[in-house]
Amino acid sequence: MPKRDQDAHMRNNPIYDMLTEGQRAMIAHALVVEKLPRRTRIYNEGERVEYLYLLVEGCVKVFRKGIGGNDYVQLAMPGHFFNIRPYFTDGRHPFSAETYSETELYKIPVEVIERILHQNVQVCRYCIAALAQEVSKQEERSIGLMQKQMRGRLAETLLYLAELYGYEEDGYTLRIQLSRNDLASISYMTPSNVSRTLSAFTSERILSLERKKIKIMNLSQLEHISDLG
Amino acid sequence: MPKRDQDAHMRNNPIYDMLTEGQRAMIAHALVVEKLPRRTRIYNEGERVEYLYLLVEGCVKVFRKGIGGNDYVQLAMPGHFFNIRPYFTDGRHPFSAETYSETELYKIPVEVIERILHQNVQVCRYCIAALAQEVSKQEERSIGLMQKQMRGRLAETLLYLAELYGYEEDGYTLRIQLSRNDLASISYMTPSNVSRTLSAFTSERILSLERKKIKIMNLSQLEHISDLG
DNA sequence: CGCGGTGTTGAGTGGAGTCAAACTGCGTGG
DNA sequence: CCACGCAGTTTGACTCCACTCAACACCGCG
Repeated sequence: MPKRDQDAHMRNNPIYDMLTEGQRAMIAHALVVEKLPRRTRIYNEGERVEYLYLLVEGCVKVFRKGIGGNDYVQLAMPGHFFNIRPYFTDGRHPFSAETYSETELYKIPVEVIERILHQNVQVCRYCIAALAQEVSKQEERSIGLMQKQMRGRLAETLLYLAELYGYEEDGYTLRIQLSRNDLASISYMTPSNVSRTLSAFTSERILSLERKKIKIMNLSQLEHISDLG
Repeated sequence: MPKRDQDAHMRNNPIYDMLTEGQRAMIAHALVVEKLPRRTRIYNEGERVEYLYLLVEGCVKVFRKGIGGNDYVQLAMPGHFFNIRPYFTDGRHPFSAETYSETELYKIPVEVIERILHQNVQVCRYCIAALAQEVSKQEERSIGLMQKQMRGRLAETLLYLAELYGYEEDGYTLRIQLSRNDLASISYMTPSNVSRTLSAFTSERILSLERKKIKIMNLSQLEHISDLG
């Protein structure tokens, strides 16, 4: 990959402006660019955190098996570092991560991050803000999940996917295509019930389905279902 | 309150060691000590964040009404700042807070915090670690809540209360005494089901109840129920 | 003594999980 | 090219967990 593109992506990153020339050079030198095919493991639950990962292009799923085989699944946000929290706690990954589609990532070794954090208060402040927002999102989601029932939870998930990955050119079809299983894990449902509920939504003219492609026909109605519970 | 005791509590706080003499003086000067009776509102949902609060003694409940009148309830941890996250996000309280029992707090104006964060990388690092741990706890709890059923959730809550506030002198009775209603909110249950499940636990010789006093008779069994789901 | 808030328990209902059967699309190999 | 098998999806029937509603008991308080 040409050097120019790397710089472009780094410049888009909000941290970039806070860095000194020396710090930028340090990152440019240590940065590893990786292009991965779909369904490739990036790291495993329990391993030490060696890099921070920035999702440039594609989709990464962060997950763990829970009680009774129920998976817990999160999706990484394009343009952001994902799953940075364990670096700041015990230094071990509590989840595994793998690519869902063809994906490009930047890897930065933690030692470099460490040195920069030590030097640069602004970057520290940025991390604080980022983590605070993560707490906030976690909390809101947790509250939402617990007090909504299936329809509301699935609606919330669909809106979340739209926010994260956006739509195809038609402006209605979700760009990301998940299996029913992953939709179920994210929404804390069973695959059966995801299927049932999606069917219900289509017969209510809220969605239209074509295999894994989901088209949102009536956005306001979907938001209504999500808000209502 | 005598100055000596204040110093003692501040010295126990992990941040204290990271501060310069000047910064310590700044805090000592701005610090407000407050003793509040039970059931006193500290701040309301939506208000601007003006202080960071350190819970010295007693119990503080942080809460919000959710969809359909279901409350969401958290408890503050003695010896720690509580609910600091909104200061780092939008600067408004997403929840209300009130004392549950007779309580003593320290209030530090946010401007003072701001100035110190700007000067002191170590304190920044401390905040990062604190927030990272908060994300972690939130996440684990969210996962646990969703995949456990009632018995497991209530067991988890009881263990959580034990961890937070400890036991009375007998070593078995939980020091904190919550209403069935608050137990329900924390565990995402209805008061009816809290009552039922507590009864079930006593008839299984896991707990013994006397009004609001809860005595844990068989800790390992309770942990087993919590872990199992 | 009566009242209100809180806790307990029961009966009935409905939402969500489980299990299983049919159907689909897809890749593989004969 | 077709046959086969597999994995994922859809749908139905059944079961069970948890919520609702209501009646009753309990304690504290005026």
